[in-house]
Amino acid sequence: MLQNGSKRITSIKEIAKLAGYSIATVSNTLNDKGRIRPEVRQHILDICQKHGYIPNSAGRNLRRQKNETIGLMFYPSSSAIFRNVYYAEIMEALEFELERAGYDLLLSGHDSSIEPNVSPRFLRQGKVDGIILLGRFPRKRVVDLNDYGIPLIQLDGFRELLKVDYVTSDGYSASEQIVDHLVKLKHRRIAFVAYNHEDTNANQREAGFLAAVGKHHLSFAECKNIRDIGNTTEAYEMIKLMLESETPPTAIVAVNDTLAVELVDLLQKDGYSVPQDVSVFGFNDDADSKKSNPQISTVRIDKIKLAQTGAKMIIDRIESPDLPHQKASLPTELIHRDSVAIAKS
Amino acid sequence: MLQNGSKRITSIKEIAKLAGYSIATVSNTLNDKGRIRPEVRQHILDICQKHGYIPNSAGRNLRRQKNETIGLMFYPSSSAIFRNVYYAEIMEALEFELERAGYDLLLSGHDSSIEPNVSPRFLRQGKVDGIILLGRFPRKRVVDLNDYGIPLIQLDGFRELLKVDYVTSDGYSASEQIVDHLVKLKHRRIAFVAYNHEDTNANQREAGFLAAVGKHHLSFAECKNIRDIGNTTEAYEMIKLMLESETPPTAIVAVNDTLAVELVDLLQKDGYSVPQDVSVFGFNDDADSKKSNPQISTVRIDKIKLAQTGAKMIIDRIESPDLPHQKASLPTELIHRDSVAIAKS
DNA sequence: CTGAAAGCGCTTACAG
DNA sequence: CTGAAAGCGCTTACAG
Repeated sequence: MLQNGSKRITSIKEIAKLAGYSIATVSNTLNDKGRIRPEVRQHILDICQKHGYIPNSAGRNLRRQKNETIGLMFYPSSSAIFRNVYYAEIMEALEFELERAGYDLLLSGHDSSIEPNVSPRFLRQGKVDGIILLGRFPRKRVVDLNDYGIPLIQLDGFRELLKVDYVTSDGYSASEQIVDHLVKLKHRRIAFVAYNHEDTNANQREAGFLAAVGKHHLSFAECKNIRDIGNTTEAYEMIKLMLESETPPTAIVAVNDTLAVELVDLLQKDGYSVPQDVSVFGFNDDADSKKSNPQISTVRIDKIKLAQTGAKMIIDRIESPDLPHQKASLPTELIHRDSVAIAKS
Repeated sequence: MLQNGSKRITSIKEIAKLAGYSIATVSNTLNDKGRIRPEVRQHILDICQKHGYIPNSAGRNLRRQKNETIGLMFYPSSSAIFRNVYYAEIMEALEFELERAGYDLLLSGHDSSIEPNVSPRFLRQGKVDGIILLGRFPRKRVVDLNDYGIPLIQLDGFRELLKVDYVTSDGYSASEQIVDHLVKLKHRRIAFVAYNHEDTNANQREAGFLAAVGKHHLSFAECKNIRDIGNTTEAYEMIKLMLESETPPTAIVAVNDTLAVELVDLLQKDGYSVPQDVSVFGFNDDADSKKSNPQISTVRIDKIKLAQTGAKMIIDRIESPDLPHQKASLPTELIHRDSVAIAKS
């Protein structure tokens, strides 16, 4: 804490002069390096304290050739993270892990939907040692950013054929397990719903769904796969059409809990009962899924593990740029709640 | 974009050598400074592009004596921002403004509830030019951080008697207006509910409420002021006691929309109708308040203005550390929705 | 219009 | 256990 009156000292040189030791000794003291006599150490620390000395990070970074900073990108803009409950836990665990490893997290106001071909300034200015791409990203964007040559990973998203580390969850198996479960509950007409975003996680969930439909010899004509909707209202319009058809679905698998919760809400407003009329399964185990009435059956993703793995990956990549690429797909767990019941006969 | 095969060039010196010009000319080209012949400029730019040159920010920062980075703190930890819908819009506008001004936003995994006396590492390491304290902070924390002497502002929070710039919303007047409105609707028994956090915004809202109760000659005995609850369940227990008393409140003013929405939910589960049995007013105009059923009457805060003002304040403070302290309290607007009706007679 | 040179504050390998 | 010195990559005032 800076004492009243004294002017802040901003360089190690002045501290050294005041303390009567060399800048090397001050530096070593501050970084707990080398062998310093305890009383010298304390003397130097006192002086630093007294004059509110904060080391200049640029000097340190320049010399050490690293920033100890990792850039975080989210598509289309980092501010969108704040609108998404799902990422709260991931961000929490991510910050914790990076903090432990000595890294801070840099956000940028860059908006990819406005400037799709411009990279965020913190990249162009070399302020970060590496980048985490959180969530879904268009392929081109991942390619372009990766071409920069800066360490980069995808967290909760992936591009199988690119040379990019990633960690995501195994949505394929999760979808399979959901369908297995629904089939056990006598469901034969199951619909899958996801947004028309370019989203490899959604693709995986869809693929697992389709594979399971095939495996159980369900009718593909009766198990609709809705992937061309831009918002929940559009999704619901499609579902309503299906529900009013000759062969209505008895269960709906939504690509995430937000969609599931909103669909349940719309269904109820329209007079349908969940799960009596139709069962609904979600994904992600968001806070919302538990607040909903009925509580939504969903897929739990170990978000802490996801973040820990991602943190380790980006740090490994920064420290060893030539490491073989790491790809991880974490197992998931079905959470059974009240939005799923035996199929209406 | 780095071309295949060529090794990335990491210093302006090598670029200069390759281009056949001095580092001064390369630097000026990259920063659009001085007068460079257009063909020289293009030549240098081409070389940079070809070799994927990214300037070293530490070199630049060291020379220019600034980081172009602002630290963001949230209490008790920055990851908690992600749990709070209210801050989504503020963060969005804040990032936009800071980006425009050339600053990035640095987050830290620091957790004040675990280490209340330790400042975040980005501060100790001198990585930021200034700090934004977003939302409520304990007085001691503000004092300690401010004593560091680094430029600092409070955004959506304040400490009147400290020498700290701030911008917040005028919750005092908002509460007054709410009570004015409720009184017009014949309410005479109104309760105010807020958490027992150390939160100056909540204090202002409470003070405005109490002042208005006095102004309208309502009974302080019948207009309860609940400030000692730690969570919504506790709040509801108090409210239920009141509702079952001889003089039940006909309206409740909740310190924010999250609390309002949760209270409405609990009231309904207990068989009360909102607003028929009791009216509920919230604060902040969060997304939640509109999704609730009934939609919650609330107080709109111009979050974009809030963020813009905050961004300007911290930048002003960084550029002119000796500026007189700026204090702003933005006007608010009552939003009338369906959770408020004429008092039950 | 272009360049030579100083110097920002730090860490570290090395000498003693 | 301590210090002198080099050098990280950049911007800028100045000279020409």
